[in-house]
Amino acid sequence: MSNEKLPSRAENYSEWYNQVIQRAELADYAPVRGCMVVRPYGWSLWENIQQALDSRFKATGHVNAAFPLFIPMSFLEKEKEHVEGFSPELAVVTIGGGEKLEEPLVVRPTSETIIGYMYSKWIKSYRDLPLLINQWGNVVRWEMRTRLFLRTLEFYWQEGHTAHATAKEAEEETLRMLDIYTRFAVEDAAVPVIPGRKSNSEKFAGAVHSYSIEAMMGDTKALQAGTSHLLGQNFAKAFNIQYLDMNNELQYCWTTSWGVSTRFIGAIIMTHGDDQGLILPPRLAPIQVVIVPIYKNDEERARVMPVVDKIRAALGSIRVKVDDRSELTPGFKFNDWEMRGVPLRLEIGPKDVEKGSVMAARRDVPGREGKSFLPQENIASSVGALLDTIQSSLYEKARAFRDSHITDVTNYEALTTAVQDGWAHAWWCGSADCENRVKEETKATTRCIPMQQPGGTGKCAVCGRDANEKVYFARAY
RNA sequence: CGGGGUGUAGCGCAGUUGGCAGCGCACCGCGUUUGGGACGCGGGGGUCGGCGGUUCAAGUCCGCCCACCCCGACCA
Repeated sequence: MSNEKLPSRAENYSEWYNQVIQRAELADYAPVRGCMVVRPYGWSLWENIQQALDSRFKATGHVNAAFPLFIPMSFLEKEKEHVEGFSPELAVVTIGGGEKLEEPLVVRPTSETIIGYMYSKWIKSYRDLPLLINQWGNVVRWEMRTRLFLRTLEFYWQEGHTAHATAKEAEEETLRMLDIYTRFAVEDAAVPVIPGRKSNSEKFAGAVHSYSIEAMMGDTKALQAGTSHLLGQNFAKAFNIQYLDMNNELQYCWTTSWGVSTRFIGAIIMTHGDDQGLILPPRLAPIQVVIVPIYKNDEERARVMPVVDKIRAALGSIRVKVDDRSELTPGFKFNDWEMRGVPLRLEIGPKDVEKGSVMAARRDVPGREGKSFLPQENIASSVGALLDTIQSSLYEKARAFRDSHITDVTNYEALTTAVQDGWAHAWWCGSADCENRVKEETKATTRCIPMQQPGGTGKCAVCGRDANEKVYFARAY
């Protein structure tokens, strides 16, 4: 751990991001270019994300399973758009056990194909549907430029794959999962997101429609934080996923897939972090409360520590860490835990022992303003309430920031100005030409066509033709 | 893959005309400290990215290679 201050976000946002991750010990660079090591603190955060999502999946009838890492090359080639989309970024194994392989094996970039193959074996009848399986795992995509969490060659995620009897059910599933992602982002991560549909040029290779949740980072760039795809019958036809309906007629299934990855950790970092470091939402924070004991000598220590132990015990199921490292000063510890984003710090010293109090310092409110004395009585409920307050004020702060950086625009000039430091919300005619013009001239792309539409019609902010949907344009990660 | 840059201790760097490989932080030990990033003293740690060449002598000069970072074309 370095003693030096972080670069400020205003000064160099990407350097701030890289350093926060390393100093907070979320992740480190691996010896292979573009790969990362997720360190215990980062993995613990990921485990909490997994648990929050997994419980929502289970509550909607999904079950977990595990499919292989290796996929025969020929599988990828069965769906035309899919292979075209992914072939530039595949890692391929050509040698196994010292022998050249008969058929190269692809390290999965995503598992639609191999799961489709298995589904064709498992699904015979309408009675087998819907089939609702999720997998937690890792995938590999050989990216050109990489960033910790945001884009690495290998990343961890969950991918849900479902098969349905009708288009309507598949559509409902796609939107149900989009809604689950939205609620996870808002309720668990305190990350405000806009759910919407992707434009044709931004959709998943092989999908009929892709949906995403889009979040605004602290530098106003957009981050796709989760996706849900309606695959139609594309993969069902490529892999013969068929069932007999009630009339004994053979039908193709309708399938979906949806995923959230370790990229979401990047979203949390860049949504909540400040110039002191990370700020983690209480619901997901590996450590919700850190207790720093304060004492000058052994005599004071002997009086303070029993109270520290008592408070820790009283906090019950709240995730608490007592920082009893004797070689460091309290001041150092304050900065250290602020860097790591622990939402609430309790200081307990001789004065608190006398007064029956503890000093509480909110991570989201810097300095004296965020400090208050709490009585030792009923500490669990007052700390619990404070954590809830922090959770909701993090969300409100992020939402206010985002909303103040979204501009409704009606013409091209206003659009190009808006995307310099925020998002543009505009009518769009739906043509790829308009998207391309904006991308070439401003680097901004369409992020999503939000589910929430104003209704009515308007004029495309790029070309002026009739438009019946509004879209967000933004520079994106 | 194109353009630019950097490789010397865990991290950040210095290293003159080619002449004993150093500094700060971190780390280890002892002591004093401790309510917002403590201090003193004493220590440990190196294939100078790799290979080859020039030379009495190479971190330093020459050649080739490799890795990483930044900027562009692709992306959860």
